[in-house]
Amino acid sequence: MNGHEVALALRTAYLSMHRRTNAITMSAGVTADQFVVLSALAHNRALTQRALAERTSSDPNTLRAMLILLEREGLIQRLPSPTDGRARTVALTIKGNRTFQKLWTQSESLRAELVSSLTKRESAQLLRLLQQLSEPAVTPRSSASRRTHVVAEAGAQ
Amino acid sequence: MNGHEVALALRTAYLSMHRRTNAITMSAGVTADQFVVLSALAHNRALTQRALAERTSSDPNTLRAMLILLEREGLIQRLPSPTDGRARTVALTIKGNRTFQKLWTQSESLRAELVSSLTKRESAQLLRLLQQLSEPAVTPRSSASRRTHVVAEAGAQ
DNA sequence: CGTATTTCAGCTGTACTGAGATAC
DNA sequence: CGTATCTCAGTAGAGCTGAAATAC
Repeated sequence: MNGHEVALALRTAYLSMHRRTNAITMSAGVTADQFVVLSALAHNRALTQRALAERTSSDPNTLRAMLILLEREGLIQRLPSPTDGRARTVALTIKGNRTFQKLWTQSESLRAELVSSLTKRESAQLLRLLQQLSEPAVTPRSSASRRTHVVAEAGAQ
Repeated sequence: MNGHEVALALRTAYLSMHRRTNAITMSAGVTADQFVVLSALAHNRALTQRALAERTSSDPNTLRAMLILLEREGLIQRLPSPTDGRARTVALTIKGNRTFQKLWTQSESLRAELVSSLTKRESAQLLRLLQQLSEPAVTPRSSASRRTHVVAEAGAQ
């Protein structure tokens, strides 16, 4: 009944946040989307491109284009996976880590402001509702096929 | 404290919804973002480009590019505003209205599914929290300057 | 064998910046 | 006058599709 309103509010909130993030991160020549990649790498010392794509809700091909740009800027590096000959692990460089830390600090007020109008209970609930909303998570060329697995497994039970 | 988690969840939820919407609307050659424009026009028989940009959380220049595409497809038309010589009012064509109605029907299950994991109270609260989150709303070349107005007015009180 | 990961080429729509014309 | 609305040209990154090479 109010699905449309929720959808529009979700859009407005996301775009607003995205623009405000961009305004901060672009001071270091990094887009908001690239910042998401950097933050995922800062919390996981080394991820394959596919794993990184899933954690950032990105398409693998899109992510690859982003990684090429980040690599060109010397913020990340890609090394062959020691365990999987097909895969490449992605990690922050020293410079990438420095840039991320700087932007993380600069964006602290934004994150604080983001939930400033909400109580702790409200922001916790918002988080929960958003996570419920995005199930099943849709990530091209990853979740689609994986979901059929899950469905198959679930059906097999 | 959990601002980052909320930000990521917001991103994931939005991108997931956006992809699922696209999967439906592209059957009519319309992108998810264009569908947002069509739906805004369906609920407001005639809007200026600026008003439309604000209601869709779009940048005026971005919207113009979208309107050119929609006009080329014969889904919308732009007419000079009767009251403002600078402005142009945007409205759906018959074809645009038909396309919107068709896609609106086709996306009904998506909207239902979007809030299906939530109770009515939860979806209502999610809506409220999202709206709180996006204040102040950020829309390039509109809210920014207008906000200084609001601030100035508020400060003048 | 089939599947998974990455690469590559190519494409489109989105989202801007900056400038200018015109009307309020 | 200053401001607002729109147009236009140009740019960049994001988000794909489809196909291929390679490794599991």
